Amino acid sequence: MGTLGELERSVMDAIWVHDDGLSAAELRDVLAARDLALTTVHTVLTRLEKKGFVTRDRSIRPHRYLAVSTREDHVAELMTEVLSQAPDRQAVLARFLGTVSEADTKALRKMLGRNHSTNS
Amino acid sequence: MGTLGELERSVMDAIWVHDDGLSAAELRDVLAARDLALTTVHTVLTRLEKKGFVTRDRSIRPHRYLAVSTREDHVAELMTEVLSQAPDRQAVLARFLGTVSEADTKALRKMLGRNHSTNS
DNA sequence: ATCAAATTTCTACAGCACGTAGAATTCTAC
DNA sequence: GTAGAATTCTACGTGCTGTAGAAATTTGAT
Repeated sequence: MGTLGELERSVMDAIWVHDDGLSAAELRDVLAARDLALTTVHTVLTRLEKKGFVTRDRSIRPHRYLAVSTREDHVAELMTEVLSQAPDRQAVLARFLGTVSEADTKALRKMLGRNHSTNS
Repeated sequence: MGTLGELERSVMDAIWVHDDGLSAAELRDVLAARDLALTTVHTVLTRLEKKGFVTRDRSIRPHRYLAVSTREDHVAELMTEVLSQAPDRQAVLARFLGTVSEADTKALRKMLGRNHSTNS
């Protein structure tokens, strides 16, 4: 999966919190702190589109940009991808659980529930 | 955390499976498929050292390079880092569990055991 | 139909990380 | 002390990213 640069990530962050999409100009305003030229925002958006992170609605005049997947899905996918980098997945998961907060493990227990699974 | 390039990752992979460390020349042999110059291996090793991925034993003559942390710890750390990219950690964890294999969830259940935790 | 303003696309460039390695220097065993 | 081995220094091409001006296109108003 293509990785994101600093500005690209900022743009995605903005897009992710606006489920209804944003125009380039709106994006520039959201990122006002960086004081970017509008064309810069356009370039980044075009690249994000090419990378498959956003789609653009070309049917309306300031085009609107929408995230292809939610941030949660994206991050979850990244986690899976990272996990696959090691041959011993379970060893990694064990270490991972060790570094995660109590709240997280608690949530995981709940999610994994005592349901399904054909074990014992 | 510094990320790894393609060659850097290959080198780390080789170092990770050799707990006793490797010399630059041994590394070059392990990576024979790429037919690299010895100095290239040296450069990469120096960069990996600077990035904190390997230490080198300078007390012996072909220096030996050792991984600073295990691959499992490294990958687990990456997972934690990735997870932190989203504000709603639990939503990410839920999605993550959804994409993971049955074997993985099974292992996770076992690891999370029905012990500790002050809930219900 | 025409034109100006808004919008989008094209082209460009500098900086940095990485793959790659030759040249120069430093060790060490004789 | 010298040759051969090993390490360090320096360098360069390439691709990605941040950045944006210039050019082209579209559209609303007249």
